[in-house]
Amino acid sequence: MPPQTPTSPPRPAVIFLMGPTCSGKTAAAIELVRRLPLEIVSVDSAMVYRGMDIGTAKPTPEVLRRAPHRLIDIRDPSESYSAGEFRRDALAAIEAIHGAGRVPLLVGGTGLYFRALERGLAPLPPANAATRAALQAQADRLGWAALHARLAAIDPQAGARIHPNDPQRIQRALEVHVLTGRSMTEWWAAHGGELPYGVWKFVLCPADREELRRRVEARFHQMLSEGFLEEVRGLRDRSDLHPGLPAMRVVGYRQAWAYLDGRCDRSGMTRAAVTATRQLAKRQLTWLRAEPAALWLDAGRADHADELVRNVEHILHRHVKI
RNA sequence: GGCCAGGUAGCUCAGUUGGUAGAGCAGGUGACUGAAAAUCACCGUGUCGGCGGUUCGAUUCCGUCCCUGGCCA
Repeated sequence: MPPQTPTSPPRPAVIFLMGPTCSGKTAAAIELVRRLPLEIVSVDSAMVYRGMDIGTAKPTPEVLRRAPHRLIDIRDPSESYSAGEFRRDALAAIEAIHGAGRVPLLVGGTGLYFRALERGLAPLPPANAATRAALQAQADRLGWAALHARLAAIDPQAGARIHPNDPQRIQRALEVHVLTGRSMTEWWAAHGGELPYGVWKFVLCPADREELRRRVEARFHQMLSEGFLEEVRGLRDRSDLHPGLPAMRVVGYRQAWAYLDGRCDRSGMTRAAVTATRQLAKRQLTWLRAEPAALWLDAGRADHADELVRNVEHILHRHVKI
């Protein structure tokens, strides 16, 4: 049964397949594109990086040939990516897929990206390295508490909303003000638009939390046996990469880097990486529980892929002739 | 077998001049507007190893037993 009633007349369809790490999203997506006229768009802030393959559980080149994924391997690990760039890229990808007569299947676990795509973003300026460096220098000198106080003076609502211990958001809010002369709260009043598509959402997740934890642990060991440490060693050998980069803060990579630095032993690294992945899954679940009108599928059931195919088939019949 | 040091939250430990205890980590819940696999917030009852004794009151003092290290035989 479809998870929601579309508004009429039917708008072009977009399918969201969401789920925490290790829930089997990729396998399910591959099964969907094998059987239906869909095309995959990745919604994953880590798979955008080239050369970060094993640790992000990226589909293999052979799988990608059969089931192409857009928005994978679009950045070098020295670069950053953002929710705003994702929204722009994803909208372009959706348009191209519709243009080719297929339906976009957005697959991933990055909650902010899904939300930015579906609900839009305020027209804020992108990150500015010089401004961030200046703010960081001030924070080093005065402490983030002082910058939070400044923010509260400029924008009392942001000051109340953003915790004094949250440097990342304090910095961003001040950055927006420095760059534009307007506060974050003012910008939010001009909210970006909703998606002009019929969005159908599925959440794939093991119903049993323990099952998810087991999968996380098993998969990290699998990654190690596939050469994950060699992958990280190669990145670490590059002179232009360092642990502060967004790409190198990705779960698993961060812990492996610390291990290669000699800051922990192998079993400590493994424990830390598995723990960080579980914590990631927990945060992803918080986004997913807040997701309205999504149909949840139990990844622990053997027939979840078939159920997904049946549901998506219904949706396609309503939106396009196949 | 003797001596010494320990046994307190799932783990590592702090503490209580005697009035039944709290940090970090783990775990749980939540937030999330261009770093988001990021960054944060909130959540702490546990026979204080067992059994006796002293005491109005023992996790704390005393005795004894058990367990774990280390050293000596």
